[in-house]
Amino acid sequence: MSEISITLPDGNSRNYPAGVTGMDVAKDISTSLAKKAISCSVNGEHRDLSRVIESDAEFAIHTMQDDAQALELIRHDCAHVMARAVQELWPDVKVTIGPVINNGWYYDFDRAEPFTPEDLATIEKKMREIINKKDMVRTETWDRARAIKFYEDNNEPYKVELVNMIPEGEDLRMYWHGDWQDLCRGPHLVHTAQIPGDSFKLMSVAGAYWRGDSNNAMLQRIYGVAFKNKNDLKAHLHMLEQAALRDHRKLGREMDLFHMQEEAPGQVFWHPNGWRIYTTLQDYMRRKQTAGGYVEVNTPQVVDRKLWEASGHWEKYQENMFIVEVDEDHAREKAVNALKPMNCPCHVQIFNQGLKSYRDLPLRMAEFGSCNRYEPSGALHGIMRVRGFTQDDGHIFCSEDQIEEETKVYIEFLSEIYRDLGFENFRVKFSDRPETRSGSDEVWDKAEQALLSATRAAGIEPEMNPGEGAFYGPKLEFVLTDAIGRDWQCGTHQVDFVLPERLDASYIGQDGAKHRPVMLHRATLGSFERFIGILIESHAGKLPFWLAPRQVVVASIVSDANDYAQKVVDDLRASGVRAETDVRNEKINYKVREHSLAKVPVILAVGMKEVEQGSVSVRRLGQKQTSVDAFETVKLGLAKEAIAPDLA
RNA sequence: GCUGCCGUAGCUCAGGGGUAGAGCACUCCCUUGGUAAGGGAGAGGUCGGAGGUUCAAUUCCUCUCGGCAGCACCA
Repeated sequence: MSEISITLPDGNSRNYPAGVTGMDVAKDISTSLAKKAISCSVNGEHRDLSRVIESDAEFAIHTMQDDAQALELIRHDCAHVMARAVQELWPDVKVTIGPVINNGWYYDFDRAEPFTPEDLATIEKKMREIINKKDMVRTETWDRARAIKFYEDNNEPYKVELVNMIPEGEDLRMYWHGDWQDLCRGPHLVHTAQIPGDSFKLMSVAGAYWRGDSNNAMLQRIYGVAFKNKNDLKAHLHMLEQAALRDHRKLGREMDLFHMQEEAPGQVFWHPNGWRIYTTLQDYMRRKQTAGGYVEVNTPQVVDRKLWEASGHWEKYQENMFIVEVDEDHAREKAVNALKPMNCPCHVQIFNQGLKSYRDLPLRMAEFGSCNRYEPSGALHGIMRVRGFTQDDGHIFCSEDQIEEETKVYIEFLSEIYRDLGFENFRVKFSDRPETRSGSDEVWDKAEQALLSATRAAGIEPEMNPGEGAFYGPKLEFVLTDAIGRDWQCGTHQVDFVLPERLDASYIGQDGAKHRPVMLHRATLGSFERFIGILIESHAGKLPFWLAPRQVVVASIVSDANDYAQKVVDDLRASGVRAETDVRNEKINYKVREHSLAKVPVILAVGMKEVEQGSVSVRRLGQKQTSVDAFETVKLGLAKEAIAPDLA
């Protein structure tokens, strides 16, 4: 047997016979290390300690101190232990897959009966029993035929399918946690008792399609979270509770911003407070767009199907469109229309009016375009995913040569706006060509390169989203995150080669001939609805002063100060501050509590002292201390604070 | 759209085969109080909708609408 050289992280090497296991090496280094060891890295690959090492390698032992590895193993072993628990409790349940995800894991099961919350408690208990058995984790490499036979004999059809999906020639690894066995890539812990029994929790059960395909059977997915210790678990559960308090649906009600109701699912009834946020944001965007060289337009809501047929929406998007058929009694001629789900075809209609010259390009056309999409009922979510919404939409008509420059300009435009709105960090996803697409590979090459280099020129390294582009062109997505960590696409920037062709847009080039423009679809906020939802959640309702619907409440302490309170409010309003009085027959404690809960940024309390000296007592949201200052000074300060960041 | 769960007063929720309850909010009265709930009284509900079972349904069953979580979708 030949010798191999194992190089440890401290740079020292040791020689071992080929076929030594990670655990052998750990024991050789020290017995106490071997006891603590949970896994190892071999040439950077995370592996089981029980796996043999065949050739020279860079080698490191991992213990519970190594967070990344420890958490991956704990969560992965939890998945296996949970699947084992489920099959011990209900032997007829079929197992499928169970990967590690953020904060935990899930495992998908096929079972006729639904899992109940009580079942989750039972499973958790069973998991703790299994952990306490301290079963060693064993692994073997099998060939396909043996694995298929095994799973066929055990009536595990999903596993058979999984084995068949694994490419020919790749090792099949089998893991045992005690008697229970699963096909798995690994790695795993040394024994199950390395899972901290008090640091995991089963969270929920929900449906999930087998292999993520809605044509397949619906399985039951159990989600769990797991950490290294009880405190981390508690901290995580606490974080979830805090996040729930930031939910825009809850805050929207509490702050009286909007409501939704059964008669208009997926559509927003904006209340005065919410609409003030909306219009403030819209005014801001209009100024930014004007400054950014856009011309603003407005286009029809209800458009004949002929246009949608021409644009391709009728064929590709009809399921998501509200179709409007006009009754013959009411119309001279029966017409089939659709509410516009997007603004782009209408914008091309405007572009197509009159003859365009290359000198007109790039033409940046913007619309606060109200769209209606018949979104699947299960997709609706508060005001973040709705059926009626308004995009800060825009289409840039340009030549192919201008794509890169226009993209650069746009990323700068968007970054400035996101910064103003408090989003210093946002993620950019880049989606390239999908399998079914229009346009030649040469054009795609060019467009993808243009987007990528423009993004990198802005100092942003995009996340790759291979094959996820639209059929008509590649795209950039600008992603923000909600209170509980769900990603939402807000901004978008997409290249489109197809629509100008379909709707026959053209311009006269320098050469005097007709050319096809390229369209760049872009939206910065995405939709006002979604963006305001994100804004509410990211600020936990405490919007920056300039966006706050009610900026100041002037609360009287005694009724003799009511007239003064009104005068203060009138003055503030004249200075451009959104102020209201609260002269109700309530104590100041009551008023302070109520307006603080309503997240009003500034409360000005006025009593007889303030009346006499022309002052106000200033209390800022979230601060306990107050200060009494001359009203004129306070007014100037607040008036300045109320100015939008682009005007400041 | 799919799977599961949920739908009782404006809000948060309790209840449960014999036609409903709490706290907060609301209205009125008392109280003029100095920075996160002063006191009292009152009003408020065809228990999401439609069928069915039953002497009797808000409660049990079916369907339907809406919401929530996840999946799928997201031009």
